[in-house]
Amino acid sequence: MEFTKYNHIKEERKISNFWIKNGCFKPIKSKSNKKFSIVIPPPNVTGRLHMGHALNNSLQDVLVRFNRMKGLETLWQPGTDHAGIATQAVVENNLIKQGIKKNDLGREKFIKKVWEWKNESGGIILDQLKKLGCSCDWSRTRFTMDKDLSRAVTKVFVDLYNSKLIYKDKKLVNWDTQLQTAISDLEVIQKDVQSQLYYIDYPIENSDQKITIATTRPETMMGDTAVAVNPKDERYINLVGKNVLIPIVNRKIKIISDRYADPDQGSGAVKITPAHDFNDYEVSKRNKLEIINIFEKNGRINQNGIKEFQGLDRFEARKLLIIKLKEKGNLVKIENIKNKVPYGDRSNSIIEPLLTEQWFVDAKKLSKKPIKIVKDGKTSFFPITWSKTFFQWMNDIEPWCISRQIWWGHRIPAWYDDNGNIYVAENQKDAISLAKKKNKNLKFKLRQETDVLDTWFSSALWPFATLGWPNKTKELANFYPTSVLVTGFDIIFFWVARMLMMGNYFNKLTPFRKVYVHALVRDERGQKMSKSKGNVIDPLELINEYGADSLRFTLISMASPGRDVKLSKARVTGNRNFITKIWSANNFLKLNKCKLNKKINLNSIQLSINHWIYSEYVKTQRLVTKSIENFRFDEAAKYIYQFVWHSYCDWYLEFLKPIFNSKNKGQVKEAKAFSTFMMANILKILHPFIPFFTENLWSINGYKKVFKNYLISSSWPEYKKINKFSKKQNEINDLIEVISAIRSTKAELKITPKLNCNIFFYENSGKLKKLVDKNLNLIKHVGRVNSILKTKSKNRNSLDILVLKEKLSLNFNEDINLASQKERILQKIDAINKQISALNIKLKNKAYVTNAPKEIVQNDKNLFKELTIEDEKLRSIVSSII
RNA sequence: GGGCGUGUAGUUCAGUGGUAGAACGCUACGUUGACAUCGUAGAGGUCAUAAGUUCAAUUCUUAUCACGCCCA
Repeated sequence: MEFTKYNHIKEERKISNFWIKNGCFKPIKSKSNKKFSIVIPPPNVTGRLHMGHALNNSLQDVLVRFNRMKGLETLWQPGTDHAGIATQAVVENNLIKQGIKKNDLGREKFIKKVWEWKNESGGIILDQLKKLGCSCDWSRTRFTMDKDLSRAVTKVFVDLYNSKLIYKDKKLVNWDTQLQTAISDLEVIQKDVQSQLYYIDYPIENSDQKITIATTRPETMMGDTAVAVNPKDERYINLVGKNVLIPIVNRKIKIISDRYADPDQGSGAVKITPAHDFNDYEVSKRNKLEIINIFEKNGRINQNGIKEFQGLDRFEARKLLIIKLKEKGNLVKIENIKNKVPYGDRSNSIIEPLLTEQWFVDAKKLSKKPIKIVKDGKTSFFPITWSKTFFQWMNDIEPWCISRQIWWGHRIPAWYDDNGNIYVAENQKDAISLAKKKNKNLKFKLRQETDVLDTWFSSALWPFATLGWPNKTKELANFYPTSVLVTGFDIIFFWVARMLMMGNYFNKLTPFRKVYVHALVRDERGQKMSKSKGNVIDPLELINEYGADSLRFTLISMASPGRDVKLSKARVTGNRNFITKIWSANNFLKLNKCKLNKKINLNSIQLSINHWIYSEYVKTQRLVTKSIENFRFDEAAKYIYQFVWHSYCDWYLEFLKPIFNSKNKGQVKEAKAFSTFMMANILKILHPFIPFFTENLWSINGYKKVFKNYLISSSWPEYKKINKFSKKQNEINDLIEVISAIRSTKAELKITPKLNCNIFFYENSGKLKKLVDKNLNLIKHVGRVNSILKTKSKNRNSLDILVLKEKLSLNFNEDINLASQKERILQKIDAINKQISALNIKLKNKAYVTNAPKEIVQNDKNLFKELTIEDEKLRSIVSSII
């Protein structure tokens, strides 16, 4: 009988549609009234599935399918975020290709274009998640720019403003000169770069003296308003208070004393440019210095700069200035150094600190409650160590700059009148009535703020906004707080912390009880995957090649806490082989016409191997359940793999063969039914890991008839241990040991496995003899034994071995190499004696015997005894070898 | 500079105060009616280094070294 190979690709597509069509992903009311909910970390609407997503969502799907099968009312809430800057850039670039400029189009028309783009090609990633098998309730898919979510954003903004937790302020912010918007400090990446440190002489007024300052950014000299030296720096102490002349710029500034100047850095004297450096800005506040901004919003020199520099880009200005300084003789030296330079995470251009008016969230105040919540364990991190990272950031959190000077996003609900008064309201009408209260004869129109909000602002509301907040919806009552958040550590600050702030403020409830933090997916050498390195493995490619199940199982089994996932194709291949193994085991059942017609009555089961496989299954099922509950997905996968391959396939199916070939109809019938029953239960515990394959097999095998459900909707196995069965568990384990011993002896003797042997027992009443007698049929076929000898033959072709602490004689029909076997046994005796003498020393040590726990000492004593007996028996075997 | 993490078989990783485990790879043999995407057997480890605590340390503590990440 020929079997077709399993075609992952074809089957997966079929199953996916089937689940969705049958509404299998929707929450179903449970008898216990227990709920389980997860909100997806919303992928960027411009995004494509990468390995990080694949891992993140595979893990969530395990939890979701597991809890669904456990009978909880389960919701996995999907959706995407609008990714303000990224999406605007995508659409802007598309327009440029058509020769259209954003500014020619104007704001309203441009936003229309963005929506058109979104409706046509946004959210491709959601389809990719379906390919991965994610069982989200797709009918509830949300988008951060949806009307209801936008309403939540507006309400949150207004409430926070009215509570003075949002304010407008003129401050130094991180300015992206390329995108021409402010960004938050989290979106700035400090990169190590090679730079030049320029030493420049500033002449001191009314003297021949000069003071040398060191700077990496000479062009900002045009905005200098002081030179600072450390109060403890004796080199400069008598210069404090004197004036210096900025070279080329020819403006007079004071030498001040401030602790910020580090005597060990550069020359020890530092120029202060408050408008273009965060540290200098602080110095200026302490010393009441003037602030001079020399840059336009695109990073070019403005009218505050020297005339001939105006309009020059900041880096061109630097070059030119250095030439001029050299000419004038003010440039002392140039040093090559390594330093950190801030880059924008979206534009990858150098960030410019710029003094602008922006909107801020008072994160400090909002952080108080989340800190307490996590401290009290109302929301807990797993692995727990991430809470340290969380506290560290939360404890010295800075105001969060939430305004962005772009078009795509939630427009800030603030209106201005001509006098510069601000009215914050949920809509223009409310803003007008606010304005009218202030000014009864309001005659002019209000202008709405042009800035939009940081995308993360709306993402922070995701756990409750997607459930319908601010309306009091059924979903909110049912599924908030959510059970667990599954996310990568890289967005703990961006997202997790901010959701905790918003959730705890607006709902008085923490948004999720647990945060499972997983690691990064790296390439097989442990390098971060990146396009520039060219080491990116595309999950969709792997899905096409090996199937989503193989990819999922690989990622899940490698997700151990606190460790990165180093992915290689070899791993995926290995797990694809695992699935093929199950497929082929199932074919074996089919070949033998194994069918499950009705539920199994466990009490009627009589075969030892069935008792054994059942007990092994119960053990596995418990371990798997516990592991998933403890977020140990790696362990869960390992336990299943072990059980399926090594218990079910390697031994159980092998033991079934002699039974299937026997004439005992009762046994055959039981074996056929029970092996199928076990297969069904294997599919159950495997379902959260490899959902497509298991559901497919479930349907092919017709298990639906017996279990009255699709696999996805079936119940998680919770079989109880049966003591009567557990005894058989040991019996079969012993049998396995005997067979293994015979096999390895054969291999050591270089005897082909085909050649069967005869066996002889020294102890007729021994455990070994009884065991073999009881399972004669099994040991004969699986162990390849011909018959049990009544008398011991003393030929050159017989050999004694030690198994289950008893001597067993193996007899072959051809000469065997006893000399090499003797050598081998002598080595074993040697090893045992080393162990015996070590134990002896240990047991003679009084301190050990008195201090160590009794069981440990007893164990050692037992071991000592056993080893001594083993030693004795092995010696007698050796001496019997001629 | 501050903080966090990691170092266990050739590789990737589990694990434990008291005989070191798995997967993949490797070696030998094997095509027996589920499976060569396979089977059987096997080799392979001073648990980074040093000191300390302990009857006992791969495990706990400290230091060192190496690597990685975050923050400034």
